[in-house]
Amino acid sequence: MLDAAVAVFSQRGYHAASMDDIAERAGISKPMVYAYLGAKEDVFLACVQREATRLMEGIAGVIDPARRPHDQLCAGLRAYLTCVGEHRDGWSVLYRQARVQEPFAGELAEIRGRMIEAVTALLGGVLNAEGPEVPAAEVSAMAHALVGAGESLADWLVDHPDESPEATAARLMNFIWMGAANLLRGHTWRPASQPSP
Amino acid sequence: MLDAAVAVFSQRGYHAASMDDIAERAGISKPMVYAYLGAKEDVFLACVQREATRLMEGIAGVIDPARRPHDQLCAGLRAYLTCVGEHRDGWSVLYRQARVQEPFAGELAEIRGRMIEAVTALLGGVLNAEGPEVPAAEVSAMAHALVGAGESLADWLVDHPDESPEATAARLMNFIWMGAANLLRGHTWRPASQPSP
Amino acid sequence: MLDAAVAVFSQRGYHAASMDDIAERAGISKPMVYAYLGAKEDVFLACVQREATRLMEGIAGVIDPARRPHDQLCAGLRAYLTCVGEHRDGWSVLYRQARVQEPFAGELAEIRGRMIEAVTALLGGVLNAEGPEVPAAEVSAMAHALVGAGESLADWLVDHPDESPEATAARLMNFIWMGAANLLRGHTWRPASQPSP
Amino acid sequence: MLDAAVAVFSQRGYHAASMDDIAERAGISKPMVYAYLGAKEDVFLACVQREATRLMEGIAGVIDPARRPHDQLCAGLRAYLTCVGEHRDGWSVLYRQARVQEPFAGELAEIRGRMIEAVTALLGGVLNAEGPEVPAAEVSAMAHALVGAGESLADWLVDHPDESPEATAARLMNFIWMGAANLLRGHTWRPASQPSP
DNA sequence: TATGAATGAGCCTTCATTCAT
DNA sequence: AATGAATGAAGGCTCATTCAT
Repeated sequence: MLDAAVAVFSQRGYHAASMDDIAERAGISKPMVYAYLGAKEDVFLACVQREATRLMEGIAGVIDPARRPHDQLCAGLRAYLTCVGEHRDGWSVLYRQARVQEPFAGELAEIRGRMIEAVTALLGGVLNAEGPEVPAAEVSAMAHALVGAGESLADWLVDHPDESPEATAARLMNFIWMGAANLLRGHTWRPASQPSP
Repeated sequence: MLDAAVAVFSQRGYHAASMDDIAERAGISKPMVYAYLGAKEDVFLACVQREATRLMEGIAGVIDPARRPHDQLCAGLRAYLTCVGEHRDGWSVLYRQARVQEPFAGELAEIRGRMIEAVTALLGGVLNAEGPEVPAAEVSAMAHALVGAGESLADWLVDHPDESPEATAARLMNFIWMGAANLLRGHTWRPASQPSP
Repeated sequence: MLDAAVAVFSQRGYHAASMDDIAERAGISKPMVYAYLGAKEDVFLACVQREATRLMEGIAGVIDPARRPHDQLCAGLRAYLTCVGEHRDGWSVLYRQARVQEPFAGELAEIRGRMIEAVTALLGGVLNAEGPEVPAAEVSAMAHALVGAGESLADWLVDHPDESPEATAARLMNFIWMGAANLLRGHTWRPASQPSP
Repeated sequence: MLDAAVAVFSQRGYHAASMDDIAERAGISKPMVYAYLGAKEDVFLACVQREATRLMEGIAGVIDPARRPHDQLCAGLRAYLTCVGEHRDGWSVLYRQARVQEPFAGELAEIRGRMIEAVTALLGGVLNAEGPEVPAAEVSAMAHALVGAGESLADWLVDHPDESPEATAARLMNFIWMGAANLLRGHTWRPASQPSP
């Protein structure tokens, strides 16, 4: 039933989606939707939470705290892009609509905040593993930039079905990590666990 | 009057915003809104176009084609962050709304597309100035990542009023350009025209 | 100015016609319409009355009380069809709209009533000039039929511009008249299957 | 429910009738009207079509193609007047409304056109049964006149409840018919002041 | 005097939500 | 438990009507 709701919200948008549409898509009657999920806001919230959970768990499942932070980051990014690619509708509902649809923006901001926090922690772990301490604000800004870049590439991936999430993740890591300057010099960052594309 | 519309659309969202709200906020009556701006779609479109124009011109004004591509990129990013910071309702919110709200998504996708194209061109100029040719798809993906990072940092800036757009722009350039790896080694990218923060 | 109003009412219909349309068509501004003619109802009423007067005077102008009733009737019918043909818009406003548009139906019913009364009088004059007295109710019904036939032919004329009002009037007189003449002689049409009343 | 709509449209006129009025009159809520009949135009069209069908079937039911044309004509006229008299709101008013109210005028013109065609055919059958051929245009004009006379008498009947539709129909047939009979014999009414065409 | 500018009021239409079955 | 049927409430849009200039 949530699948139907996610699909309808994704195709029509929150307001344009009617409870009739959702019920019809789910193959049940409208009062059942109300009985099981409640009012429209509740339905949307349930969608958001399920998709958020799916995404979070998809990422958490590939994170091995025992590995080096930058490996964790790379694996997480790959999982993120993969998950978004596999659940395009969910991504649409989660990020493209909930973020701008009151009263869900707050909920979404919190979810995104947790994601950024996680990235911040990993990034801090990487940067401070050696060398001089990098200010926390600096690390936080970098995490925001990294998450934004990931979101944008997720969109880009959706329009380029021939690109693999893995390759794209690697490309972003390359870009961010070694720096364009190094790219120019022909250097390439190569993760231990997989070949660069 | 457009200011009122922008404010209401930003706070309530496109659908939740009623023409009454806009008229009341503007201090005029509803028929006047219809007389001056037309139907609701037209009002929203006018808002988006005004903000887009403002942003585009703000950026174009600081781009000097005679300078090196990476200087242009840096200046453009600074202008972008500054402009978005000064008109939070105007751009950041409206922009996200329009991207997911039919029938504006197409218009917005085109605007964003032009932005990404410009970034792609500059990025290509930088990367291919010296060293081996970088594949176009690679450059394009990088441009997408860069634009996404910029958008995300624009949001971040809004929550950190004590940060200057200039410093944030420089930080992003640093991060992207030299690469975190270089940062670790204490290297810092230093633009010719201004100190890094 | 009334011409403009009649034209607009005729083309758009009473409700679909806006005061703006009328003012624009008249080449003046809306407040002037209100100053000279008053509210919308007043404007329409003024149109109706002018057209009614025009039609009535057009008919009255050719009626010579000194002539035989049936000559008067014939001349009146010719004038009626001619006038309607020359002022198609006025006819549209008068008969096709005012009759069904509250609160003008009463006014129109009265005007039409006067017309029918006149026809009834003439018809009575003709029928009772010689032969047995024809009951008043009978005469009144004939007058109604005659007026209805005239209205219908007026519409028909509008769609057949190559027909002359005179020929049409003569045709109707022919059609109607010979029936009445037989009535006078005591002839009665008797259907085979049922008795006449 | 259609009854309520017909009543309201007849009393207030198409534009002045509000969907609220119709719903209230029908004893249901407005959304039900939309659910069952659709938008306002659809409601009106449904009303017109039901009444038109009722009238047409009422007439068709008494027409026996095996009988002589003039018997068919007489029976049809009787049925017409009876039917209209029994459903005053249903036909007379709605009919006149629809004739002048876009976008229904076309539909109505077609219905009326079919009626006139039928009358034309019957009339032609009568007139050409014996004697010289009467020109088609002449017959068509006569049919228009006859239909108009019928419509007018239908109105008259409504205001004279003590008159029976049968008697009125017979009276009109009498009036019209004897004229036609004379036409067949080559008799022509000739006004003193002008030649007949 | 003549008008541009402004508005109050109303109508069509839709949809989230709930009973009665 | 499940649903067809019903509605209250609200929003977009228009237009007759009136001031202030």
